[in-house]
Amino acid sequence: MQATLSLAELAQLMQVEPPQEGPMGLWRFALRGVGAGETLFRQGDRFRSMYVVRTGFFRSSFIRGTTEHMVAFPMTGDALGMDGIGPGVHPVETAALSDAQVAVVPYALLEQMECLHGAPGEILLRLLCRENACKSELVSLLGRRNSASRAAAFLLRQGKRFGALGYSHSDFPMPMRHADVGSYLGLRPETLSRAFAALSAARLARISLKAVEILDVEGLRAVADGAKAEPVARTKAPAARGTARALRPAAEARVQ
Amino acid sequence: MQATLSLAELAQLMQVEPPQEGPMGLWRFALRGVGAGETLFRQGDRFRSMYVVRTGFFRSSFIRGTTEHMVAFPMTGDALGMDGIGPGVHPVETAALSDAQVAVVPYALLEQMECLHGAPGEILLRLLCRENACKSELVSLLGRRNSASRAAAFLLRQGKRFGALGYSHSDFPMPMRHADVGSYLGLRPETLSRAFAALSAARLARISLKAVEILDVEGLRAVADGAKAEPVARTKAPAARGTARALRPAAEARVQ
DNA sequence: CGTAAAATTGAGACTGCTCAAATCTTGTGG
DNA sequence: CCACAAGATTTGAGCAGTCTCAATTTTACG
Repeated sequence: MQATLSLAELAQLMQVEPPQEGPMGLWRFALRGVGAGETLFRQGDRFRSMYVVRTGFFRSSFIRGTTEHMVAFPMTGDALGMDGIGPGVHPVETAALSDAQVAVVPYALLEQMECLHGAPGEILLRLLCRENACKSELVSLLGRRNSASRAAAFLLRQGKRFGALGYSHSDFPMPMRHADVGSYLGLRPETLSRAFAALSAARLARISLKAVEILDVEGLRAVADGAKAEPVARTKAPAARGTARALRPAAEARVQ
Repeated sequence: MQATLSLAELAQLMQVEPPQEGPMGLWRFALRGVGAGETLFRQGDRFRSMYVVRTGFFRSSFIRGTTEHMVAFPMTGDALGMDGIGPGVHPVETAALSDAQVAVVPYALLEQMECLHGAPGEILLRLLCRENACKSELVSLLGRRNSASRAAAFLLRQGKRFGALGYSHSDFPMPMRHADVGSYLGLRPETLSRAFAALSAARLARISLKAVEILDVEGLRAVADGAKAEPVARTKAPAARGTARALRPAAEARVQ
């Protein structure tokens, strides 16, 4: 049972270029187990370490007033807690959705990275860019007009993430509560439930409680881009069938 | 008329720690004028340079399908085009809202920064963190429930930005079209117009076409956090039916 | 097997969107 | 400087989609 990871192993886990040889080739990063439901860090905690998910699923959220807002569902290879680098405290809390394992990257080491040339600093840079891109995607999700679009875009993105890890992009687990997905998408759980039901009815995806099976990527993409999901044409009516989707006009707005 | 900026001047402009002495103390960054309405870079353009706003206002947006989504309103001191670092192309387009001036930071120089120790790389790191924080704020804006909350939060945030530049935090210009602000907040222009009208009616702010005057910061914050704007009723009868709908103490949802 | 939590379903209210018209602003040319 | 045209904003009415609230069903877990 290995209790630490080398920098190279960490880089591999995160799918970034492993750094060339150097004094930090000897660094070892502690592994930490996190039980299902356990909180890794809380909103407002001082930023002491960053983490990289090795196994398991997480949920990251922040609380404003009395309402919780989901902002990410980190999984294998994702960095946790990077938002804390700037402000020095964690602006979000993240908890494990399943038993999980993370590599701990102490802040002190990050500071050393910044002072060293070459790869480690660059790794951090790439991670920040990735984090940025991830947030842009969330903005993109939240910018969508209707619930079905958001739900469809969410499913496609989750599929893409699993695909990037070598798993099926069309058949993957969804360990978070639907209420949390709803919060992530800016939708009430009831609304999300209906949106999922609509996608199922249109035979675009099969959504069970803890897993998703995407049946029609193109159809989902169409819905994500604004088409409306229609509860699949009756078995009889041979009208618009093709990839199993009937679209309604989708009155499109003009640019600007 | 100065046509270039030193690294120290650039750092000052961006309000980051100026780097200590070093070989790049001699670097000069070209200034480029941008006319009102002119586009600095387009969605899909290859990433060649980053920019830092010296004067003027900008709008950054991306287009999905046929609809444009606003993602930022950069102003003095803000970095432009950083999203392109990762993917190598600009995922958004940004255009000037007014005559403006930017400092050009060529990608080649950024690459050199990465290879050098110390300050410049750290500057880039801080900028990325800031960019990240900025996106988180947008997510936070889009996560709000109703139009008045989003509008109020937007006004407060703009005020804060101007305050950080040394201007009034309660009386500042708003050079972008309302339609663009609406797009930024995920609202139709008509809806934003009504939201602004409600805030005005509640005497929380005075919103004219190109400028904003915040009258009641606390009140705005309350609305931003979920309270509903009340059309000033107070003085008279409980039949506060006047200009806008909504009073009600804001039935709050529970966490989770 | 029983209880608690989560998810679904239904009905109705309300917010934001669509469409259309009116008003106001801005920029241009005479 | 004024008139005019194009664009932006506001306002109104009606509609659609999401939210709220409540009841029911399903799932998870001791």
